[in-house]
Amino acid sequence: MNIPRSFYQQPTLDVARQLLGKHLVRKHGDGTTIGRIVETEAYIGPQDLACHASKGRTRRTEVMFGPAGHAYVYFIYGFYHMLNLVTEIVDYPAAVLIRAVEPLEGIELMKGRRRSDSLRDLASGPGKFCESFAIDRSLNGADLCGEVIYVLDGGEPLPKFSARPRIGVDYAGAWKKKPFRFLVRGNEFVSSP
DNA sequence: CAAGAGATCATCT
DNA sequence: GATGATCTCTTGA
Repeated sequence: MNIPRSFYQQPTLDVARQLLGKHLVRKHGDGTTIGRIVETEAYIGPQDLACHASKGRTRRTEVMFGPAGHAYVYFIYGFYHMLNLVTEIVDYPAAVLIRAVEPLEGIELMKGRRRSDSLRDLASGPGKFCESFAIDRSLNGADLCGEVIYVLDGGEPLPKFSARPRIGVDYAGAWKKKPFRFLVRGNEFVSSP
């Protein structure tokens, strides 16, 4: 049920695609929240200029250089957290950003945290998703093969999806056009079509 | 609706 | 001292 570490050790683009449709579980003292992953982005390694680790190994990117199947969480723009799932082998820095989920369980909890009643506004973007799921830097480095945050494989078929350029990476030169953003086709909970 | 500005802070030079 | 894997609100048509 809980996805094994070997899943995350695969090539990052494969992981990003195969995560679509799977369920992400976050357990917290206030309760459990679960969402169906509908949008991801791949940051595929040191040569990828959109990947934080392309600028070298630093305190912030350290987790991406570690073993697959751990959470890389960082704080951005003074407001928002982003959740990534570390992929590939040790010393190869790559990860998948979770950009949007479809709320499944713990919806009242999400509404309270987001201070919003709109189902579609709860997790349709990486910052919103982290707020709904109470994800912050205390989860940086957390093991995804643990009890606190993990992905379930319920054996669902891979949904039909589209590939698009990644969002917010204008600085990445030739890499900004690469279609490394994946989203479930026709799903209303993605961040943008 | 589309476009723009502003909010605000950890991280790295 | 600059900047960013964002979001929300405001403006104007």
